[in-house]
Amino acid sequence: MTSEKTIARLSLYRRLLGQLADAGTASVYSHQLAKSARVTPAQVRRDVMAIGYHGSPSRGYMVAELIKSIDDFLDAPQGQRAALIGVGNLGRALVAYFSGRRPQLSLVAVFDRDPKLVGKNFHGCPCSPVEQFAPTRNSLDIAIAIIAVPASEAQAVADICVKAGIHGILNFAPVPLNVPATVYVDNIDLTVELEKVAFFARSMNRRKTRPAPRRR
Amino acid sequence: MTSEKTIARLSLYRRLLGQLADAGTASVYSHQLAKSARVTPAQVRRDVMAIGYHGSPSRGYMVAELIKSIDDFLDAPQGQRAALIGVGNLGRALVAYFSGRRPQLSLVAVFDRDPKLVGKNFHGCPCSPVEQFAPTRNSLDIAIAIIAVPASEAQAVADICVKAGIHGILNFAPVPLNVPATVYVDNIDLTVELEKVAFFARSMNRRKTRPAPRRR
DNA sequence: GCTATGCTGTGATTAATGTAACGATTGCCG
DNA sequence: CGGCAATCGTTACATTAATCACAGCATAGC
Repeated sequence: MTSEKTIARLSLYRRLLGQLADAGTASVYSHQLAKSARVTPAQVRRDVMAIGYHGSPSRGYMVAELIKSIDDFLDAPQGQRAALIGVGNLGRALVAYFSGRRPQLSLVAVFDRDPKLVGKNFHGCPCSPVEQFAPTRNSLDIAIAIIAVPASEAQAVADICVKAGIHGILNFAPVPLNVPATVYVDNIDLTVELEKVAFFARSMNRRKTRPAPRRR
Repeated sequence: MTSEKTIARLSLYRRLLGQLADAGTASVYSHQLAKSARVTPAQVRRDVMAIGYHGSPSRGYMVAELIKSIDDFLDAPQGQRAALIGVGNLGRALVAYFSGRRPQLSLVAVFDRDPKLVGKNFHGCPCSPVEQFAPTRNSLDIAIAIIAVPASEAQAVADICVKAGIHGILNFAPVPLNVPATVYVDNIDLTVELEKVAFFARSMNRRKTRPAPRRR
């Protein structure tokens, strides 16, 4: 019912609100939050409405309360654990990036098929062989898989994840994955993104107008 | 005029077509290409229409010709060069990822403010201090900047890029950048993406239906 | 040559997404 | 204590994107 884009914006709002909270700000107006998130105030109000939080016309939104509401909406009560598969250059960078961000969403294990990597520890995550995915998933209650293997192996890895009962995949392999409709896949295709920028950079040079307000 | 999503799909089609060409396939039907790209056949036909290529009802699209058409549409005739700023964990992985992919879109320089990294070479890209960005941009004709610095420095780096005449930015820093309308920014916010997957993985577990057909 | 088949190209339609507009509400200031 | 200014909540509208559906063609088979 709540769209993908709304969820993405809520996640962004939460982080921005966290910064405000750190700075000691108690409340924000929709237009202030909109400005830092680079969206319209109406969009912010609509998104806030979607999670059932209510502000006051005079104070706007109470920062701490709104954060709490977004937490309640986005986070699983008992937290969620993720595993990363493919500890190459990109995989290692992602482990470093994701490690220790939020207790509610933590990276707890990594997998690779290279025996030289198995047994090593990456930011607190032990590396196991890919064959160990299913049992490890069960014992650690892993809900999310991050795929960072080469394109040629991505589908096979996705199949393993699906078979092990994973319902959410963040896929960095440049291949559209074939999974059942019960599994959510978010593809991040870095090559596509770069080529997109290249194209629009060109069109910006020609006519000096933006094709569409960029966001994310 | 041509939308962001269309460009992203064209980039994907091109790669898929390249694989077909390597396999010796001479022609494809829209439904075949649609299947590997995980979109509808009508979508493929529309996208192909957008670049002005025409297939034949009996043979479908000639693979080599269609690739050529997409190249003509997406690529700059004289090629485009990119630079990456911020050679941390993620930055290094990205350099490795983007290096030597396509001659038409090559990474030629990297920048960092850490003196220990300056002077080093990353996959053929010399590392310069960030202050050198503008002159290097001019001498190497850099059109695209990839920002992989910490959030706290991202805006300052973006300002440098804009001032140096960059019109396309691929931003990995988790901050919405403030740039003039003549600059195209594509934000890849990894935290947001992971939280999105976490949320939908949860909703998949509850009701066994997908909220929307996933693509990219 | 003629018909049947299956595909492309594209206008029409539907769905998704974002924006604008405006009544309702709250506190402030005189 | 009452109007004023500013903001929220929500419905209505606009815009964009994706799908449908079918006319028009090209080929293959007879």
